[in-house]
Amino acid sequence: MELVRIYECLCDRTRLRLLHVLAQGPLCVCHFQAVLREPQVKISKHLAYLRERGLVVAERQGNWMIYALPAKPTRELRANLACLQDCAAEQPVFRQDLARLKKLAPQLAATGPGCGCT
Amino acid sequence: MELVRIYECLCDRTRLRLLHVLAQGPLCVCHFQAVLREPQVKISKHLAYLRERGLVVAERQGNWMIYALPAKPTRELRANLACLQDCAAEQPVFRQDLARLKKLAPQLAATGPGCGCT
DNA sequence: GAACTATATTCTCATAAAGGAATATAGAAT
DNA sequence: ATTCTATATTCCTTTATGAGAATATAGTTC
Repeated sequence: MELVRIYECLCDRTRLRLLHVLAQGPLCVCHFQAVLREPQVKISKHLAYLRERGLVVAERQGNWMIYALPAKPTRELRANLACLQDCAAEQPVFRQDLARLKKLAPQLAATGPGCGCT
Repeated sequence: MELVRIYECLCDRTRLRLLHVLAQGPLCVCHFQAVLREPQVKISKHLAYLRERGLVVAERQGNWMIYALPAKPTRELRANLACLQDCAAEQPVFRQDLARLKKLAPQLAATGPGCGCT
C-alpha cells in the first residue's frame, strides 16, 4: 500500500474518529452515529471512503453493516494506526467518543456489533 | 496542535518526501529541487504550506532559505515523523531521495545547508 | 545601481473533497 | 406483498488543493 494513500485517509477528522473507535472492535453504522454524533450520510460516506482504500473491511449482518479494521493490516497501516491511538489519547474529541462508546458496552455485549439502536 | 492538521500535511507525496529528507538535516530550497527533482514552485509552495502549519521552520541565510524540522516538535509531530521515517524506509521514492541526498553530501559539508548549486 | 541568484507570490485552471437533502436499495418483519 | 430498518447512493453546492507559467522580491556581487 502506498503510504500517501493512508495519509489521505487520515486527513479528515471524521475518518480519524472512525478509525480510532474501530480500534476498540467492530461496529455497525448506527452505533457510529451514536458514538460520533454525526449524521448517517456523513458516517456512511466516510466509511465507504475508507473501505475503498482498504483501511477498513465491511460485512453484512442482516440489516446491519459491520465495519472492522482489516485482520492483517500492512506494516504501514499497523504503524500508523498505532500512532493514531497513541496521539488520540490526549485529544478531547477522541476521548469523548470512547466515553460514549463505553456507554454502549451493555448493548454491544447483548447484540454484538450490530444494534438495536434508535 | 490538532492531529488532523498534521495529517493534512502528510497527505501529499511531495510533502512526505520533503519531511522525510528533512529528517536528515536542514536544507535549502535548491537542494530540495535537486534531491526531489521537482520544479522550484512546487517545492517552494509545499514548504510554505508546511511552514504555515508549523511542521517546518525556515531561516534566511543570505540568498538561501534554510528549512528544518522544528527544534522542539510536539509529541504528535514527533510520533508521526518517526512513523514516517519507519514506513518510508521501504518505499522506493524515498530511498531514491536519500540516495540523491547522499550524493550532495560533499557539497553540504563544504557549504552547509545552503548551496552553490545549479 | 545594475545584473544576478535564490526563493516567494500571483493567477489561472482542473480536480477532488466535504457536507447535506433527497432518494434508492437490501434485507427483515409482519 | 407491504412496511420497516439500516445503510448506500445520487445530486448539488461550496471550498480546498495541486500544478504550472509568469512575475515579484530579497539579498548578493560587481
